[in-house]
Amino acid sequence: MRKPRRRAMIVSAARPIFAQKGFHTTTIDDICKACGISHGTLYLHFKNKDEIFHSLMVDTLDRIQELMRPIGYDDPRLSIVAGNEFFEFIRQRNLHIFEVVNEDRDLFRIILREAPGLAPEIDAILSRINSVMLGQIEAEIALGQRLGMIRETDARLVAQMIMGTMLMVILTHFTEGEPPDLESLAQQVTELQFFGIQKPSE
Amino acid sequence: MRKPRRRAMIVSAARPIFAQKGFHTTTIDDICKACGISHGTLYLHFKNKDEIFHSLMVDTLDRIQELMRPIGYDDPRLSIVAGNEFFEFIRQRNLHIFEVVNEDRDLFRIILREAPGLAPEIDAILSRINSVMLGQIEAEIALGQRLGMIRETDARLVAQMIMGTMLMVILTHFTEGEPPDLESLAQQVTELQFFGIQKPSE
Amino acid sequence: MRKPRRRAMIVSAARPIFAQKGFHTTTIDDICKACGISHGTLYLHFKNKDEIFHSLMVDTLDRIQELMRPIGYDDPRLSIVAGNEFFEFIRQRNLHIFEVVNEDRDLFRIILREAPGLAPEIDAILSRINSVMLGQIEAEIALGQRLGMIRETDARLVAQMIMGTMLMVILTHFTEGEPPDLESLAQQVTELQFFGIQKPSE
Amino acid sequence: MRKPRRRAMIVSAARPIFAQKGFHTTTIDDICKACGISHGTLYLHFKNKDEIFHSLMVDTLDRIQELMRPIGYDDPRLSIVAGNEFFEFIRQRNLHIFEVVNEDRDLFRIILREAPGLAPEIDAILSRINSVMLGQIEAEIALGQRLGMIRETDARLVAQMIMGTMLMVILTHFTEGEPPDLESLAQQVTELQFFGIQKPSE
DNA sequence: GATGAATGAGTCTTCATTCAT
DNA sequence: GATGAATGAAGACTCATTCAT
Repeated sequence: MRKPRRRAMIVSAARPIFAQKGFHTTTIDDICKACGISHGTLYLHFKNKDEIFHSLMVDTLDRIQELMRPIGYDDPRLSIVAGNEFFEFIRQRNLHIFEVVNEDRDLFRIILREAPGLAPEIDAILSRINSVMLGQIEAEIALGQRLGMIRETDARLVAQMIMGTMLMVILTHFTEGEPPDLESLAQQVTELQFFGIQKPSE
Repeated sequence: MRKPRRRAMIVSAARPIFAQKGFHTTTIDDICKACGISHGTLYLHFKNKDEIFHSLMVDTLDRIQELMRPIGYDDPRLSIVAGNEFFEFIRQRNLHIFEVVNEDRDLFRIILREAPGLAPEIDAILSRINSVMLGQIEAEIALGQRLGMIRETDARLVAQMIMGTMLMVILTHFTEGEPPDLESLAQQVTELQFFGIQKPSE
Repeated sequence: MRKPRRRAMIVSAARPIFAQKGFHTTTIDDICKACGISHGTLYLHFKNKDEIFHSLMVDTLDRIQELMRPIGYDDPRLSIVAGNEFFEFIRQRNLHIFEVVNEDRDLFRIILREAPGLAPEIDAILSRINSVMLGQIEAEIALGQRLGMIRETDARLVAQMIMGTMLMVILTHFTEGEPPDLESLAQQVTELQFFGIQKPSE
Repeated sequence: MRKPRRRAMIVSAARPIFAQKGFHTTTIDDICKACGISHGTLYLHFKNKDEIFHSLMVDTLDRIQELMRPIGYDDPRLSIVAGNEFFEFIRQRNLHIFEVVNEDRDLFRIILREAPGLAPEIDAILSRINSVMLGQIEAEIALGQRLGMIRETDARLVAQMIMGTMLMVILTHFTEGEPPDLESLAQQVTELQFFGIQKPSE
């Protein structure tokens, strides 16, 4: 089999195992068995165990970057925003995140559960993932502020809080048990992000 | 040295090591060296490595339970709430959480970073921590709803989101880098929890 | 080296060590050094120390089953028996046992010296060895009784006594010191089994 | 507590533990707990673990020597023997052995199951036990030969066989399960020792 | 006499990694 | 490219023995 395909195949096989058992508990043998290859073959494609995990993390970063792709000025979504429908824009974004996470459950389980402190390179990726997500949320917050839709507070802090909100909901709803109706979940989450917990004055 | 003191001493020594290196990477020898005791002595007080970690988790649960102690009917805080100052009540609570977490950084790093999947007993504690925190937040939300201060949505979901908010802020501000001014942090976080990101209509 | 050969090689190397030092005193390292392999290699072939010993015991059971193989109706030995020469038959059997034990001294030393109580699986094999040996002796006694050669007493008890006789002779003659002339030993033992210690009335 | 009494008490407590678990599996802690004393106290009375076991073996040797006490010329039993009742004499001896063994089951379990190869001193005791038993049986055989009651064969070999017979019966009847009627057991065993398995010619 | 906390050498076992075939 | 047997360093855990109190 061609080198790149083998590599990709091994990473795919490793993903759910790392997700379920964690980095340290997963053995090279686990991965080899899942791939149906021998130890020797695995080391033909990866320098060591860390590199497999690193490769997984790079893939993850790619997916998240895709997921969080910033809005260009020619993006049709922007007109929606300009059209005073910032709420709808955020709702769509949230729904999209929920959908993607729902498809890649194990991938996110890895990030959420076990990642920091393994190796400097992996830590670097994790902090890039973090900053990619936070950065994009922050940019959107800033956009909202420019559009006069979002209150004028520390955009970074707001971004952190929103991301925390998302992660927690993801963690409890997606990684354990069955996911609920994504549409209504996105609706509720967005409402709370937008209007807070306070009862609207009638 | 007396048995209970030794036990406590070992757990204290183990805490920052587990926090920094994680469960699997921490060796018994690391802990022994930190305590200045031999392997044999450690095993005089703990059945195995898991039990040390478990002990740490139990301590953590205790602290969190203390931190999240529900409000009794004779609690002075209740009068504040009744006095229509629910915002202030939540702000105080948030500030309190920030203060406690600030003191026990490494402890919370452990929970947030590495814990699930180690052993059934540890998982049990983690889920108890989770439910203690979520449960209390949920109860306070429900109280706010009865008092007419909080909007009528799924209290569980709101609790998850608030907890996510808190965790994310804690994770980024306390476990890495220097903590900011707690007072103003609590203020900002509470405002966003309360009023959302939306710009208030003037 | 191929897997099955390695396994066999390890068991062969372990046999005399277990026989001489006993199960608990024998270390994995002893066996590895005797084989000229590393610890890792040993554990490639055996789950743990118990399994090596267990394997040894299974071999032993096989040999003993072979040694004690029952007489089929077409067995030439049977005609000897029918030809009223039961004494000769037993003598041959005893001689055969002595010869086999003489070849596998260390193997029998293990069974006689140390085995019960190590692990349930090993106990199971030991009791199978016991019942295989006792059962076959008992069957031969019963045959002798049907042929009118053997007195009518509890066949089980007689079998136990005969086996005890054999074991004691084996234990003292073969496992320690040099074996004597097997032919004459078999003759004397059989005489005593047959006629007892009583002086024959002339 | 006085030194000698403490020592005796510890040995008594250790006996059934060694009998059941074997030498290596029995820990100092097991013995301490059974005695209700601390480790330090135990080492006040014994140099090490071997010495406890050694002490046990010495006790055992004493009991066996008592059991096997030779018949002096003024012994009333001798007249019975002289009075042509050698069979009855052996039967009584066998019965006596069965009775004693029945009382000290665990002690004999130790000798039979695990003892050789522990330490030179313990091996020495074991071989003394062996020779005491064998020697006395041999002496009685020789006596029987002088009295014209016993066939003229190698007395040592006969003694070994008789001892093997006894050990096997003891091993299967006493150390496992419930003992049968001692009287009838002694009768059967003696008959077989005396007359062999051969059917008496009518 | 008695205690029991402390020791540390010694064992079993695991697993990432290599290399001759 | 592929194999899988072999490695060996490293880690968890045990337990006979000592000694300050």
